[in-house]
Formats: sequence, structure tokens, C-alpha cells
Amino acid sequence: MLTISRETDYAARVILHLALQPTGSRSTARQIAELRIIPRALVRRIVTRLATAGLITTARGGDGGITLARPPTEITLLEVVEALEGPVALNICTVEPNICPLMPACTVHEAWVDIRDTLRANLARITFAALAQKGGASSPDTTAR
Amino acid sequence: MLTISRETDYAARVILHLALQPTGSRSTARQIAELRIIPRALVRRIVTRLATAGLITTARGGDGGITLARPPTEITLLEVVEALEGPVALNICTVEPNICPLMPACTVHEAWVDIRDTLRANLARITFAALAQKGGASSPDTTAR
DNA sequence: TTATAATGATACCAGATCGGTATCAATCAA
DNA sequence: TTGATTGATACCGATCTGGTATCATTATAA
Repeated sequence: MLTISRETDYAARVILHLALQPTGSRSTARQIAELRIIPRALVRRIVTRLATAGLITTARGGDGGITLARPPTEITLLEVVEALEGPVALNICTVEPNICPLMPACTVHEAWVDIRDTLRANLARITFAALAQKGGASSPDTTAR
Repeated sequence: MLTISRETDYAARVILHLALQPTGSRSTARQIAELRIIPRALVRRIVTRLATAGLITTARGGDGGITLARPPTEITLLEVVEALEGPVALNICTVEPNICPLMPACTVHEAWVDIRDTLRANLARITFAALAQKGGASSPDTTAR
């Protein structure tokens, strides 16, 4: 199945959660895990990767926690995906053309590149500000039940 | 890395090769493996999958071989990808919404579905007739060297 | 009838990835 | 000092990946 990993899906939930919090406030990994229904230890790992990608800022210690590093208007789905998955390649030949023995002559290559490019563009078009606006709720249970 | 498997790339080469042959002529797995630089045994496996997907027709025996089941104008990249990869899901939630505990309320879901749909549409837009036309050569070495 | 060449169907393998868990150290506020 | 947090690893079983190998089946041609 051509799909992102579950970890990437979780990462999107994490960023969305943060985007829904009041600006500047911190959330803890524990809170996010419970509210967004993600295994706690996985949130830790995801937070690490999002932090090294520069999407979030973390603070250790007693009153520590996690915050978006930028306003949600400037964080896109593409960034989250690539932070977790690495490049959106679609086919490896778009990233490492040398790996393909047919390469300079391959006519499929162009197609992979084109489709990959518009896929990336579409992922980049979605900001977490837009996603946050859609669902008014600040946590999944606020409206339900 | 978000990418198709190598087997899927190979499958596209196989179909492209067949699309470049004179209509109705048969190619053998061995020929395709050599000309398109794919491990022979892998071609066998790929041919099986493409055949059960209805994209190619196979004939056993002495003069056996492989042919496109339809004209190349009616075979798209999407079909090849889905024959090998299964559904183009982008995120599993687009295929099995029940798996996601956040589901009816998740605002990212729509985005995944939309982007997935246009990805599929773009893959479906590419026919192997178009790919065959681009590269005039009927085999990779015809022009080179 | 026999030999040969092709596909069909499996089974197997080593290595990588995936989803998840666990542990211990470092940091900071109270 | 205590407790709550993140950082960094290490580990686990299960599955996927890319590739190989084997034997049966089918059909042509000599």
C-alpha cells in the first residue's frame, strides 16, 4: 500500500494539537498522547524528530513541554511528512537518478518527477492553521459525547 | 521515504516495454529482464501480478510470452501502481477510516483524502501510450552506445 | 513421442522497516 | 531535594522488501 507510516500520521496529530492551543502555551507529551490517542513513548520519539526538524520547540524540566516553533500559518503538511518520512520521492529515481540503469533514456522518469512535484505542492498547500480552523474543537472530545 | 517499491518501478518498465512492441507480438520474461535490466525471477513474479490484475495476457509453452491485455492507450500508471502496491492510500485512514480513533472528528482526514484523490488522478492521467511515444526507442540500447 | 522453452505457483532467505516498549540520563521548577 | 519533563538509546516481534530457487504445467517444434 502506498502510504505514509503511522508515525507520520501521529506527527500530524501532534502538530494539529499544538496548533489548537493558545499561542505560546506548552503541552506535554503525556497530554498529547492521551488526548490524541497515541502511545506515550511514540510521542516522545516523534517529538524528537519534529524538534530536530525545527517545527517545534521543547523545554525540559518541571514546567517543560512542547510548543510550535512557528505560527501554524507557516507549518505545512509537507514539512511534517518530510520530517518523519524523509523526502517525498514517489519513486526513488526522482531522488537518486544514478540508481537507475535506464536512466538518461527512461521516459517514465519525467512522469514520476512531475507527479511527485504536484504531490509535494499539494501537501505544501495545507497549513495547520487551515486544519485548526476547520475543527473548532481544541481537543477531540470537546464537542463529542 | 514516501515511495513506491522497486518492484512497482520494475512493473512500469515491463509494461512500457510491452507497449513499445508491435501490437500482438509476444515478449518473454527473459527478454524483458535482460533488456530492461530487471532480475529474471522478479520479472516472473511481477508478470504474475500484472496478469491477475488483468493488465497483461500470458501464454505458456514453446512460443509463449507476454502481451498487453489492452491497447497502451488504456493502461495507466495508476493501474500499474495499484496492481503492485495495492491502493494508493497516502494515509491508511483514507482506506480504513474505522482504524482511526479520532475519526469522525479528525480534520486532517479530509486533507489526506483530497490530496490522495488528486494524486490518483494524476497517476491515471499518464497512459503507457504517451510514455511509449516520448521515447522513440523500442529498447533502451537502440539509440544509445 | 520427446525435447525444449515458456509460464504458474511456492517456498525460502537475509536484511530493513514498522509499530511499539523500556530504560536511564539530563534538565528545570517548585 | 523532589518530581516532572525531555533526550537518547536500545530493544523487541512482526512484517515488508528485494532477490533467489525449485518444481509443476503447458504448448510448440522436431
